[in-house]
Amino acid sequence: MNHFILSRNRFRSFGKKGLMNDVKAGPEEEWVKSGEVRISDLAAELGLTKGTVSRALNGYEDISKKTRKRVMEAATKRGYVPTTQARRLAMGLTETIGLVLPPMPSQPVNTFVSEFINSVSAALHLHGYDLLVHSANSEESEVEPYRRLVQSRKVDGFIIFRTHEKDPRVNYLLNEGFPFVTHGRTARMAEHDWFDIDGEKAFRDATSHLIKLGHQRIGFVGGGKEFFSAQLRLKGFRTMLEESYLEKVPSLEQPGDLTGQGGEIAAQNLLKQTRPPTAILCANDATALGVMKAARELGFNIPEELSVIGYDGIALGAYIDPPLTTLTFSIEESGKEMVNLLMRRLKNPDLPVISKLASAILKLRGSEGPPS
Amino acid sequence: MNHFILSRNRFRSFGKKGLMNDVKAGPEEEWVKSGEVRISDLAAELGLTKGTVSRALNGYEDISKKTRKRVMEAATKRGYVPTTQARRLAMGLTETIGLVLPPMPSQPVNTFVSEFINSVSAALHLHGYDLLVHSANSEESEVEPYRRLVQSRKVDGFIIFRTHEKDPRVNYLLNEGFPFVTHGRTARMAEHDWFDIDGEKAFRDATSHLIKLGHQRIGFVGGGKEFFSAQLRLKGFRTMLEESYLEKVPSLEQPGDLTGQGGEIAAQNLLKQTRPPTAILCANDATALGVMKAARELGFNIPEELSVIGYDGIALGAYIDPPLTTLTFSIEESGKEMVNLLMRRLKNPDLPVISKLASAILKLRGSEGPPS
DNA sequence: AACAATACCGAAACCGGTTTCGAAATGATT
DNA sequence: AATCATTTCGAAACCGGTTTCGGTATTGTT
Repeated sequence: MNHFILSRNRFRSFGKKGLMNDVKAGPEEEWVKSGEVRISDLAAELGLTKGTVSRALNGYEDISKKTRKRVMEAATKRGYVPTTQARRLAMGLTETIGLVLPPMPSQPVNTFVSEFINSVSAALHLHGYDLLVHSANSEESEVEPYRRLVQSRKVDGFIIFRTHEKDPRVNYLLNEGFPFVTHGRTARMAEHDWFDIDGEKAFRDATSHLIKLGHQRIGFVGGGKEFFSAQLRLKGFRTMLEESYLEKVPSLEQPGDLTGQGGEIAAQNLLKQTRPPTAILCANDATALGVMKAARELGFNIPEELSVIGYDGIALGAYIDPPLTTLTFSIEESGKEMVNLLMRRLKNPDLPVISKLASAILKLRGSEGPPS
Repeated sequence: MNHFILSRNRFRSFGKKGLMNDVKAGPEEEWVKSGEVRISDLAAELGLTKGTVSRALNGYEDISKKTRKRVMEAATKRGYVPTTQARRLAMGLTETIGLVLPPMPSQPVNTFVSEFINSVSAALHLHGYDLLVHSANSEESEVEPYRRLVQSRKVDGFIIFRTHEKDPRVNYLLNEGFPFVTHGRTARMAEHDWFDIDGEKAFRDATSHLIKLGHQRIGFVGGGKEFFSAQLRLKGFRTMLEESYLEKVPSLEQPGDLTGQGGEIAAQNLLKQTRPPTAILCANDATALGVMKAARELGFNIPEELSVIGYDGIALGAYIDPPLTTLTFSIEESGKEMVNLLMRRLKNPDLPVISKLASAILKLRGSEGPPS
């Protein structure tokens, strides 16, 4: 039973002379810390080979019930837990999924990322997978982190979020034939699994809601043009205007950047116009908060003189005055669904591409109302 | 030279019947994707052994300059990247740090977690380490995830945050002799490395600021009693009251739970008193938002009739009305420092315990002013 | 009772690297 | 030219598992 000393000190003897005739170290069973038992220890203890022990533990059919039971009990008693690295090397997989954080905006406004990580991690865990979180270095190309993780074989697949229409990450991974799922669509969505919130429908709904309240002049503050989702939201807005036979006024569509500051600037551009909008739809909640701030400073009362609607459903929105009406969706569901898609893909890489579209719901909290 | 085919397809035959007599798949060298080169491939190509190649690549001194150059060039040309799992197994380390997400509050308002993960991950990356993020299952014991990660040898150390005074995670890891660093102090802080924000000083400062503005009756809404940091903030508050010879009014100290809802309830308890406070200090920003909401609903004007100060410095606090005055600190620095402490510990486990205390600064934004 | 079929396990290769030891080749010394 | 010190690399063990294959025991069949 000298393995303990061996493994604890990572002691090694090499060459032809190191015969290592350590005599047994005596009964020091109480020294056993958790996780210090190797499969060879178990095998020796049971008078079996490690191959047999391995098969017994992994449910192979060619092990007698009696032996299996003996092995199982010994494993439990000794607290044997296989060394992950060794198993993964032998099996040729990593059981790990990579998630690369996009460069953070200077003023992070959203709890999405942490909630998303939390739900993805939990879902992966149910499948025996780990989550490797990597941060993007803004100085290098966006695909670099992915390339490194693929080449060093640290992960079996990726979870990607905040997609661009032409997404280099997607291009790289598709080209590489490496499994992944995106949160959000891309120009090549027909070629990869994806999950998304139907932002187009969400903004149709929100626009429709405002129109029904009586609004005729509705402003829109978009997200960065690079995000596909932001474009779809704009599309939903435009579609509903058309369907309602409202004229499309270009000056009422302002670009934004998904931050509060962007919202402020956009709101100023909108509200200083000679005929300002009576309602503003924002690509996300952070933008909406910026819009509300600018509106306050310009003397617009919300919701009497200006309705504002955001998107994301951030919890903080419920605490401001007036509480922010927003489009909300389940981040937990997003994480779960994406993991399901990815696990399916890993199990069978040749399955046809599938996708799932979930819908956001309009959560009325009070920042919108009929125009005055 | 058949490694390619073997490794690419991970081809294996099973059972006694599955002879799988695929004939060699022909010369499909152009199929070689990046990362498909093994060290043995390189060795064969160069007419060396893999041991030699390994030493050449890792800068051993017993390799001639010429050979090293040859190896390096071949490695670059072929795009050789060592298989992480194999290297880690051989070296007996995982080069991975674990971070277990504490159960999330139902309504997260704080971007701390994502920012923290981002900075920790970036800092770890500089040291060649990966970040494994694990989510806590609220149904099991808090230490279970840690135990699993330790036993399966998936990580070399932990980053722990949101510490309790008596923290079972800390107890477990100390007992196990497993490396970790905490963000926040514990009852056993003398036995482990830690990084913390000086919340006591922060709240002394904030309290002092309010007193200087003329406030005599200052309320306090705490965090969960289980969080050590919340207790230290309370202590700072009390200390400054004492130093200023202000009477300590127990009813002005309300418990909270670091959520908006907790803040609402606490604020109601404070503001419905016959002599309500003229200022309320909150253990975090979420609480402060709840306090402000309740205050509005009870007809208190902020800051004229009630000053409110939070803690955390969430970015969105700048967008509400009035903007929330808060205590803020650098999350990025926190992450970096913690990684530094942990790396030091991993390199030399026997070094004495050290710690680092950073300070929060009072960011005046407008939710406080002189009492009316 | 002889023989075939089956159940069960040992032996060994393998995953892809790292590290130690020893020996051959080279260079320096006398 | 013989001897010794160095440089340089090959051979092989090792990390801790998984999986294939073949050989006994055991059981079943006729």
